Amino acid sequence: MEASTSERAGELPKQYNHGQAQARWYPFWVERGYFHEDAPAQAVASKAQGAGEKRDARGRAPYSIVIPPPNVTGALHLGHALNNSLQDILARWKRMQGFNVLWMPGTDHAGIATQAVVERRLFEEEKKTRHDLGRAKLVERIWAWKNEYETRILGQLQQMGCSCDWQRTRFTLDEVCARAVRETFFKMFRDGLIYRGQRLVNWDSFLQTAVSDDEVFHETVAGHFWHFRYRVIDPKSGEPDHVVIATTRPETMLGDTAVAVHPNPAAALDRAEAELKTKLAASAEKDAAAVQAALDDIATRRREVLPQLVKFAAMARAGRRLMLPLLNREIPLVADEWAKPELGSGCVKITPAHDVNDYEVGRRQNLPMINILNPDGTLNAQAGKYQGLKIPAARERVVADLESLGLVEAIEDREIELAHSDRSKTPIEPYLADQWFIRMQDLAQSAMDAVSDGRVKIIPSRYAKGYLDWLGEKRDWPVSRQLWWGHQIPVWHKTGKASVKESDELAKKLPGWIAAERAAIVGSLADENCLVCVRGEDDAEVVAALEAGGAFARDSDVLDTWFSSALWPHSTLGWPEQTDDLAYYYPTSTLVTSRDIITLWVARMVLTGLYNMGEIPFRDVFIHPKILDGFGEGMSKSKGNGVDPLDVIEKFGADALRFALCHMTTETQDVRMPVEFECPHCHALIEQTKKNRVQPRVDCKQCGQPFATQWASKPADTALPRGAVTSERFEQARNFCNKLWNASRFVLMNLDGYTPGRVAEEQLAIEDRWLLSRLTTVTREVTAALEGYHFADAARVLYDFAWNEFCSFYVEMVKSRLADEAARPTAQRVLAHTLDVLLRLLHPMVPFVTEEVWQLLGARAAERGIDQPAPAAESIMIAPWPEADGARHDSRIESQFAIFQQVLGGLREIRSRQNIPKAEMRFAVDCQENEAALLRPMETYFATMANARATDWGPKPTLPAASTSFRFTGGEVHVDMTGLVDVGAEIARKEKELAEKTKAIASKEKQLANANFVSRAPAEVVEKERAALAVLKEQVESLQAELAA
RNA sequence: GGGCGCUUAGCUCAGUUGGUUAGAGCACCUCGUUUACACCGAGGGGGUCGGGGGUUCGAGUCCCUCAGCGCCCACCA
Repeated sequence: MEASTSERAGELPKQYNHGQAQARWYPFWVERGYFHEDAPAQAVASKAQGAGEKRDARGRAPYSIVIPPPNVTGALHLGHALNNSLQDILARWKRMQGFNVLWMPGTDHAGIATQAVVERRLFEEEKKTRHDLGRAKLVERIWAWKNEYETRILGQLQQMGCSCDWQRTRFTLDEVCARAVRETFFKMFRDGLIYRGQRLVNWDSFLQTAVSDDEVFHETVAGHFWHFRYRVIDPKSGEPDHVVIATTRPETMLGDTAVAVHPNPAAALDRAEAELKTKLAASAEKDAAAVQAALDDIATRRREVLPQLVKFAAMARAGRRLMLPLLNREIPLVADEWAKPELGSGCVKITPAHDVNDYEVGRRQNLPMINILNPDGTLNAQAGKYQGLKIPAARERVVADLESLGLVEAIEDREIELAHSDRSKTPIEPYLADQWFIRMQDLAQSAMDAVSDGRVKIIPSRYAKGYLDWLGEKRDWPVSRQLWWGHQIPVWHKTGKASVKESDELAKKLPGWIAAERAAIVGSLADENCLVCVRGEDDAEVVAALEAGGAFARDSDVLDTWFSSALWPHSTLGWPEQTDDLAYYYPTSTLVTSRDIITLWVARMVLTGLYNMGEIPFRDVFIHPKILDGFGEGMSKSKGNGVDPLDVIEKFGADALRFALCHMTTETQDVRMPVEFECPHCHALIEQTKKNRVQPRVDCKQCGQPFATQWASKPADTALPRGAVTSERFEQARNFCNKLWNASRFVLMNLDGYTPGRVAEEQLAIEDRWLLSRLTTVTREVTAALEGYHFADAARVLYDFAWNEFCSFYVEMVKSRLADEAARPTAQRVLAHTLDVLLRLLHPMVPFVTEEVWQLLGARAAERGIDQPAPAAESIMIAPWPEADGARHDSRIESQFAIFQQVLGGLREIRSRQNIPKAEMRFAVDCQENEAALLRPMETYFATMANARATDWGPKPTLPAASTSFRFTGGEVHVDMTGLVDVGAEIARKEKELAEKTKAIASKEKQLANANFVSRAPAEVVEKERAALAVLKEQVESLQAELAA
């Protein structure tokens, strides 16, 4: 005999098994191809197109998202989990809404970061540098690394339930992206937007590459401020015989090519003083002292330093020269406004090749630029006898030598903000080098316009300011990196090695290729600095001709990683080919990302999108919060506070991970998440501290046994079981998923004999109408919240509805009706319908549990509509998004129901307060006939939900002999306390209540006595207050009466 | 130095265009295993909304100011 529905449902586990559901449904979705959509052929699309909107053959509009490609540097952390959960929520929601959805997945090669990781490991494990290995071998190793981490990253996304179109997975270094990079570079080169120039760059001497400003962080270190004397050559009488300069980097003096003094030090001092005075007037008390001190300093300088400076300025004009010590090189004293009379000695050494500001001075004053560094951070031949030393050693020697020459005037201790490379964590040296740049003037402007005029909308809008400010500087973008991992720059340099014959050959062919746009040239072949850019990666003919006889050689640099990720929205869709995908899915709909890459990535996508496509890359940019640990610090593996999403999924389930993250995604706040170790032995949670989070092993506070952390490296530690890092903050979501599961179990257990069909209006009980009214409101609110990217609101509305309204009230009430043959069919239909809508609303956030239940509902999925049958779908993923049925909204029913809730709550409170756990309570309700009519049908529910029985209701009811009472909107409930009451407790409680209400009355009376309030506040507000006061007064009266009795 | 954000219950956070007894989850206390769920149910205690000033009939909400925290950008020989 076949088991009934309820019997089968009863066999379902009492706890939702997330592991099983995940293993079951993810492959199901993938096999059914739900994650994949095709763009319509352009011919079809244009035919289906109406009113300028893109439609596919089924009339669906596109909705597309490109994933912010995670770096293949390492595994994903919680920040990625948040980022991708939100994208998946949008993708699933839009899919259900009937869009043709594309979520484009992929990963980023992350040039510097990945090469740095692999190089570091190479050195740690084999004590080899990249030069020991060679370019090809190193790149091979990085590919192996990439393959390992890409697999891991994509696996993590899949575990999270992400509905990416995996068939399209891209990598920023794959052939599709490479073609787009190549084409973009060629176009920019041809259009004169790319140039090569000597610039001062941030040099990472560990990685031996330039890094951009964005890859530099500043750190305060203890340093010194050295004051040196440079001798004046042939001073005239009355002129000082030396100048004093100060520096925090003594070794750079070897590259000095001038000393500068302000051309008009008195005026500069006046200006500085005036500025400080303005500031003093405006500054708060606590800052005033510092400003005053600066002013005093200026006064002192005016007396003690200014006369000297005036002389130096005159000497500079007279062309006086100085002797640079140690190297004994003559350098000029120049007048330049960069020298600030209010700082240091008032004179400043100029090292154009190793300081950003000095570089500018050098250009203004036409000074030689002497580079004293080798790429590896040692000093070169320009440093004379210091050649070959590393910077710290050179610094010591320079100081010692100057000291022995008696040229050190003073040494101060000083804190220095030292620039470090974000990648290698080593100090940055400003360094003069040949680099490639992109001219930003016009490109930046186009990207600014797109946001200013609203074509691209940044949400929340406050982030637009940073974007506009950054682009507004229009600083040229340095795009070359001296790395081996990345897109190699497709430019060939003239070497000067060519034979006449080969040069002639090339000279004959090249103009044709240039005309055919197979190549572009800067300068002419005859020029020494001729550069040729080759368009096609596989244009072997052009390359062979260029390289014949070694006439030209390819630039060895690679492009900044952001160059390829800047193309991501169109490169992944096939550009420069005019694909169907590109025509249909571009511009993409929404970009979901984190605020720290608004400039680096978002801005550059906008400008390359406009440049290549003539069209913005996305309409909305949603900036989500950052995930911080309990100390307010960002999570990272290097800090040891990182949480692996897989650990959370293992313990709480993917749905809980997603729901919790969604629930925490508010507009203004970052997500602060205290994290704990979980003991693998006894599962106790051990709070993570700044101390224990960096230890290789931790002892459990509860069971005392040790476990390993991510830092375990010694065999003794790695042999221990690993303690996962998670957070209690996922418990609420896990519990919610379980609640949903059990509510579903309940429904399934009670669908025996279920018959689909419409429910006639008159069959609906008050609670049915209440629930359906609430459901329609919830549907509307959730949809609106998602439209506005208010993820937390959407989650909260569903949580409250599912738990408090559906479970705590409706399910409890429906139990008795399910036992009643007559009432059962309607109850079943409302139950099934509500569960169905609730599941669909929740699916984008918690896809696994909703699919699991959906499938269990099975065939009954066909017709569980209350008003009309819900369409059957083989998966909830492709079921339609619920639409709010406005006709079901009934505010009158909702307020009526609130009265029932008040009475029930009052009864329960008395039971609890009076400590009467078992006995039946009896009560009478004193109210108007209206309220009585409402409450009478609820009689059963007072019995089942509060074990209370009404003895009478209506106007002037028979009251119990000994009673306690409470008021509700529209009446008063008298509870029979015969033999039950704990008099002392009751009196104490009533007295407290009386005090509170009396206070409230006083405040309201005062307010209503205020003529201004009555005349100026809106009438309905005043009315509301009057009504509230009346209720309070009645309540106080009855309290007083009771207490008197 | 410039910009942005934050400060609400022990902890982590909500709080719509200002509307008057400020909410949730966790933690805590009391009671409870009635057949959806102890990852549960019922109830409770707990907050002068960082300090001060102002606007307003009315301020957690708007303005000014002070203090503290965080982030981003730019920098000092």
